[in-house]
Amino acid sequence: MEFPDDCSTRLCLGFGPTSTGQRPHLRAVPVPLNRDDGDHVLWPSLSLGLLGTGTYRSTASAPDTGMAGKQLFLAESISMELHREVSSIFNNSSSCTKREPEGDELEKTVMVSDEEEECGSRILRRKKLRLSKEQISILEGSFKAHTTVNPKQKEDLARRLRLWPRQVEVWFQNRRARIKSKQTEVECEALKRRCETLGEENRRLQEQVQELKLLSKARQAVMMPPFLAQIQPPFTACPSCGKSAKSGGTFPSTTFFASSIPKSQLLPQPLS
DNA sequence: ACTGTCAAGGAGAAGC
DNA sequence: GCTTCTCCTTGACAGT
Repeated sequence: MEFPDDCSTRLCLGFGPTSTGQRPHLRAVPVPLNRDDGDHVLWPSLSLGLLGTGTYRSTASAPDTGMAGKQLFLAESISMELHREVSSIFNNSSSCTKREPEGDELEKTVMVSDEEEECGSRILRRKKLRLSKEQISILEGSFKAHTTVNPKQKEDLARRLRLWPRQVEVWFQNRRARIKSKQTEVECEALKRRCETLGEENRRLQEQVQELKLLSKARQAVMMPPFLAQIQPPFTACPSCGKSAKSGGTFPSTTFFASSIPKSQLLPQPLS
């Protein structure tokens, strides 16, 4: 069984019965082919070799050795664990993305095509991990209790969900980000509604101002004698205060006259 | 083809 | 210096 070259090392981690059938090294522990048969054994061995040299036969294409399914499964499990450990070492210094294969994906993940696994030659294809409903529900449950995870909880969850601790961490980070994003969305909607309300209020007040202006003008017209309204300003500045008249404006200005009108008459009256 | 979703990468900040 | 966080971005994939 060979594992993919995840990190462009061009090296391959292999696990399985040796192709020669010989004891690979002195510390190797034999796996009996049959529970009661101590004479016929396989010599499982872990080795590092060049990619594609086929140090070990894939279990998928291996001839029927008679090895019990249970034993084969055990061997595969151990090998996957080893692969996981070794990969984690490489992944810490690599941008290659790996995921923990789950259940029936084990073989599929191990047997990925050369193109997909060859990150060394820049044919990188990040595998999209889709968490299962069960995994999500467990994560959600944990998130409800605490929106952050401490290292211990992370490890526990990772083990329980058969994920990498890093994946659990990332899920929590993204989950918090989604909550924040949703909150921002809600706040944005609230601000929009407030803006609309204020706009409406502003429009209503503008109308009120226009009405008051018209009312004020009408009152001034009543109080100002018609002959005065026709007088052209003989000067551009007030002789007493020295203030100049605004361009286009008339003098005596309305404020000039207004100053001589009792304040009570100038104040706007409530609209009927 | 386009768009939305979401796991993951990376930079930078904070806390220890 | 390490870990963990936030923020922003990227890329795979599914739905339309």
